[in-house]
Amino acid sequence: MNMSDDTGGKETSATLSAYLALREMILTGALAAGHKLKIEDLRAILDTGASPVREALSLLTSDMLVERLDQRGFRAAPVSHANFREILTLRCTLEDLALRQSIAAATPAWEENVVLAHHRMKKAAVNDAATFEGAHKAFHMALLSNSGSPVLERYCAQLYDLNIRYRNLAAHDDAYDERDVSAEHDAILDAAVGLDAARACASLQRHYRVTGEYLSRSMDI
Amino acid sequence: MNMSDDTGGKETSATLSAYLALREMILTGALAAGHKLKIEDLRAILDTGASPVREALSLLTSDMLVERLDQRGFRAAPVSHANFREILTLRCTLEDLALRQSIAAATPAWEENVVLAHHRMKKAAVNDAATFEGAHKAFHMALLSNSGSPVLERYCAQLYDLNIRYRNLAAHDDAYDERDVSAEHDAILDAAVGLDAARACASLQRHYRVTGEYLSRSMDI
DNA sequence: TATATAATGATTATCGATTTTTATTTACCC
DNA sequence: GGGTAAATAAAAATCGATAATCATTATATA
Repeated sequence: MNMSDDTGGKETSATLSAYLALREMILTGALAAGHKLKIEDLRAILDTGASPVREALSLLTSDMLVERLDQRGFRAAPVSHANFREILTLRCTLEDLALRQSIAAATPAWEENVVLAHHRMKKAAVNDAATFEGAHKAFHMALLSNSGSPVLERYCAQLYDLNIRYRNLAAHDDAYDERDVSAEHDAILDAAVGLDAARACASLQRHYRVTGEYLSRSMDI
Repeated sequence: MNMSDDTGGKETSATLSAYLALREMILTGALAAGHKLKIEDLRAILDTGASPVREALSLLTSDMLVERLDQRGFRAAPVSHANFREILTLRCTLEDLALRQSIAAATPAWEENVVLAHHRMKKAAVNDAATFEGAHKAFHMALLSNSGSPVLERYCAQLYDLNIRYRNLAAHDDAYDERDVSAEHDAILDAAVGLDAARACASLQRHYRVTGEYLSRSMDI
């Protein structure tokens, strides 16, 4: 984790720090897919003990970002086109389900949260590129947050992160994203707060599939 | 783990032993839901070190069987009727999807595996009650094993285990299970190897919902 | 020269002890 | 007596060192 400026930073356990740092490094590709994760190396990089590193790696197993080889340590989960397609397909199915449930159980509080998350995301897009990624995830999760199924939401969040990993693997081409992605988000928001499940889900899926097509082509694996 | 007789038992890491043992204890209820899991206690019970215990608990987090409270240790994941219903619903949806995909991509090898798993389950039901549980899971997983989506299968396996936990929470009443459960399995098998996705999925869902209804009533929480 | 076997080095897994944090009790003041 | 704060006890988290395991290289043998 870049706790470079930890002025005002919350005190937290070494394990959690290591977890967040390693997670970030795998998602961004700083730790390459399939790469062996040697305890000693990570311990040196993160400047912590072996125990927190091991425990962090164990936790990352939950997220399918790290694989554990029984007596042979850990490695960053491999990537493949097949895996990418699988993630995309599953995501479409599960988020569709979660969004339908969220809309079916809609409450004013949920609608307001969605609107808020959308607003923050748009703001971050122009002001603060560094936080856009987080705001984008927050928006998508807000859409699903009323599904009444924590496990389903957990799966969606997991798949979201796995997808992010592939996005970071694709050659970056901001022009493409920025343009119609914003319109797609607007369409999803509009349909969602209008409680039009069919249109919201259609928009969401199109959003994912279009992005997926793009990523699949420009991915360098 | 009860490696009481480890004659011929495979040598394995202390972490894996602890993982399997704790998992079993949580699924069977030997470690009650919501119960605090003190490292020292578990270390004594399993007769191993604190490190393997901690790591095993971290791994069990993946399975949603253990919760991690940041600086406050671990506890067995709580149970509730709401959670049970959620598991049941999700399971129906995800296994339906996986089974359809498995059937759509059916191969002779897959069909044979399903038949085999079914046979072994029936055999275990009369001969060897101790291994029935494992054989039952193997049968259900065999049905889904051709879905082409490892992540989906992983989720199904996870949900299966969570459901088992609730089954163990229900007052045991063999008479009920044994009777028509076997017929239900036969129906699923028949439809699956006949590549009749609609019928197979309908049978599977009915199987789950009927059992779910029963469990929901006889569960003592 | 190819294959099996033994020695070496690297790395993981585990232990035992220490430090840090949280929970509980006790004492104190208003 | 009720509530707050210090002191104590319990537990978790972490460290440093050791033991067990795996990978690699060198050596012997057919």
